[in-house]
Amino acid sequence: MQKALYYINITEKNKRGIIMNYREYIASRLESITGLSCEEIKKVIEIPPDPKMGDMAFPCFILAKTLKKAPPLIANELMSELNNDIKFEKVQAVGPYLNFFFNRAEFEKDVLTRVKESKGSFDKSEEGKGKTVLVEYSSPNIAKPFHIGHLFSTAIGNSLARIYEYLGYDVKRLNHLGDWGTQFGKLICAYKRWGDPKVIEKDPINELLKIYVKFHEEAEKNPALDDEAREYFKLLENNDPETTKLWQYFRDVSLKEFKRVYDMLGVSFDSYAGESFYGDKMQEVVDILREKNLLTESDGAQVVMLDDMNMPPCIILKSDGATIYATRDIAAALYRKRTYDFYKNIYVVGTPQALHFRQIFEVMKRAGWDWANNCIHVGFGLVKFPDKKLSTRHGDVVFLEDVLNESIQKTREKIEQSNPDIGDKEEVAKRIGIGAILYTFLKNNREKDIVFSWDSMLDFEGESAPYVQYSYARGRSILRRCNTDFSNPDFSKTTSDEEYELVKQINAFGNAVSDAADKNEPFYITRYVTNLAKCFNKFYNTHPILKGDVDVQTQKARLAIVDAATQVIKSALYLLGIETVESM
RNA sequence: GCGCCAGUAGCUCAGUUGGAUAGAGUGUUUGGCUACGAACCAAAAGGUCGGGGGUUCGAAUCCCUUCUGGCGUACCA
Repeated sequence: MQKALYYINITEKNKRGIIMNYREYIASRLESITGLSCEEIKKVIEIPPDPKMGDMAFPCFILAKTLKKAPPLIANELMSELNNDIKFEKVQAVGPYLNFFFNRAEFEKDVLTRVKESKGSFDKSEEGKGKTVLVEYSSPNIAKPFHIGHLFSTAIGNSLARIYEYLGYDVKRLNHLGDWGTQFGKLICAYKRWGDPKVIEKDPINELLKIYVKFHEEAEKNPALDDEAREYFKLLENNDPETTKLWQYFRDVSLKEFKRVYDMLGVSFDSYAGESFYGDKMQEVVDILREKNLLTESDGAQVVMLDDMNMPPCIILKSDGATIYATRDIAAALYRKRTYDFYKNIYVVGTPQALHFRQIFEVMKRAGWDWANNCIHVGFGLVKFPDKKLSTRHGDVVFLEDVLNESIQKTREKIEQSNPDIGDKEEVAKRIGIGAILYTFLKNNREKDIVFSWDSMLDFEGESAPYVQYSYARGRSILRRCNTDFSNPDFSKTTSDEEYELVKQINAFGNAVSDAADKNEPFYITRYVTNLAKCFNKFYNTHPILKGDVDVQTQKARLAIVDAATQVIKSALYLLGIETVESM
């Protein structure tokens, strides 16, 4: 029994998940029996929909033609060939499928040993060593509130950054601040007219928002205001000292407020180079595009025509000669390539801007920059209200900070009623409250819209961060109470369905991380860790560890399982930007 | 009009190199705390996978068509 795995050669490359080794092994056995190639077999081997059917299955359809036999018959014949293999508990033919059942104790030993040896970084990889991945995310506008919609980009970007880091990439977090554009002309205009420095000093973002909203109301009645705003922006562009000073002030107070929210979320950046940073880097882009003969004049503007790609033209210079966001984004991409020599350049920006990115990436390709192919737009849906869309211009915003505080407050109340004696309630409430909000933004396909609702946002039951955090806390509680040394357990007594399924789920972590990175989709991890917690809770409810009369060997093995499960839950939550608590 | 995305249980959503009986959570009904932590577990009920056609041994998944919704459609970002 102990030797069952000996002839499986675990190579350095193949270390990730013993499942891979089983696949390899099954393929090599079937290769010699069926004459199919190893690669062909590996491709069709699958995980059965129900664990009761086995751990892996080989569908026999592909052999039907060559052997001229019905698949169920083939499955039966293969079964008799393989049934004495020591590596499997059993091999079973069910209809056209050949189902393999692993040796559970061996499997558990392998997985849990690997978790333990990883010391908190299970399945961490070095595949990205020496490669830089840029993640642009969050990117709020200066002098405007950090609202609930910004959390989408912030949560996804932060998670992706951590995921790529876990895979060994050198990650640079970029906050492309919206700190330039005609909107600042409007703001300065509003400030000159209605701004009271003393009032604004006290609560800058809110007061600036007020006058910004007022500007739009007044401008509807009096269009001359818009012209005035354009004048102010022109002054800003020409480095007029007074206007620039004002702008700098707006930027400073805004960043200060943003950073407060980022601290709450545990989010950080390597660069805050926003739109203003690229002001002097756009002329070169215009020159390059002109030199490569890509610019065409159209309605007075300089554009790159993209009709052959079925896209509207990409405007590089407006008819008044001014640059536009496309120019800025192209300049930024070029700057980033030169500065970071990125392997991937990821933009976490809403799906409504999908066309914009397709356009500028295409323009960059036409400029001869093949690295444009490594620029990726990672889109996400809208945060909506049941009845309307968020609009800063009309002042109907939900501040992210308010949402976070509300959630923390609710957690506080919950702790007070269910577990009032724990230490550091504030920190615990913060981690759980914020985790719950982050989870709701990371639990589904990122392109799906989210309809804002306090009820669902503050629902701490079922699929939620608190559910996962709770599982973790229960596991840690057991480990805290026990005095047993479980360093060298024997898993022959922990082969029940619940125990085995939990270990299988632990083992699947690496796949979840790779999937999340491949698709730039954090929700693969969210789903994974929720399943892991579910498996843990089921195990927890069916198998006593410290209570009752559990024999020492069984207890040690179960403790080892708890230890590994909590460790992997923590790692997975970390990749989502969600923290754990020891008790809650 | 054109482009992109979506339509799966009452609600919110998983489920693509085509495979076994379409799955969770929530809500509803019900059972389990003198506790290794009930923010938990267990059970029941709930489905023409928007409609129609096609491809094949087999389709939620691929193709065509149609309906509905969202977003985007050159000088805002």
